[in-house]
Amino acid sequence: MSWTDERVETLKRMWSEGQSASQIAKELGGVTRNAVIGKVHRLGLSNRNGGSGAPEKPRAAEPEVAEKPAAPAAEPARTRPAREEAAPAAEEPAPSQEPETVASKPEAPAAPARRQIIPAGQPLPPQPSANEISPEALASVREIEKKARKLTLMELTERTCKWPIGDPATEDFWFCGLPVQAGKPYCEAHVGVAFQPMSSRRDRRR
DNA sequence: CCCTGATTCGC
DNA sequence: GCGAATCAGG
Repeated sequence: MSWTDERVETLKRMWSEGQSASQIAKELGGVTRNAVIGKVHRLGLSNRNGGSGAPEKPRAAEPEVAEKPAAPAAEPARTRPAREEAAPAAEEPAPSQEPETVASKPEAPAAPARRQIIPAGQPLPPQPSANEISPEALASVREIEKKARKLTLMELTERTCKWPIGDPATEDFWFCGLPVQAGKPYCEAHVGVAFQPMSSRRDRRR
């Protein structure tokens, strides 16, 4: 496969949409994610941001080791450039107090006018209130959550249950992580509470 | 172990 | 220019 204009276009589009290299490779077909990443770099769009205020690479104390002109020309010179990279410190800008409002408006705290791309990620799975789930499903869930693998966000895969358990604002937060039901994002128990027949969802008016 | 992107370097 | 191998990390 070669990088036709059309394929490059698809690559650009998906990359800008925040798709991962492997997803793009899968979509294109005939290429690996390495190929995609390589192409992305050659195209010069490795930075997914639109050029924010401080993408500067602080060339820290990196003594430029020049080649020795008089070096014995016998060795292959497996040079190791040592890509030490100082962390840009783009971490959390000091979480303010009151973590209870989780699902509310983001209310951008810092960065007055930048941030072009807003991936927003996947929407959170539904968290039905207790009075909406069937007793059986509820019991099943409570049972299953004792066995939860307690995975962190990064440990989730396509085959792990993505049901959140606990309060995201505290340490008591993890994802179920049990094997998912085929095709579903959750394990069997959580599928039971996530996907309910309309008939059992008649809500009580408040 | 699953995954992510980054980099190098022979082709 | 291309991308496998490798690296570095969540």
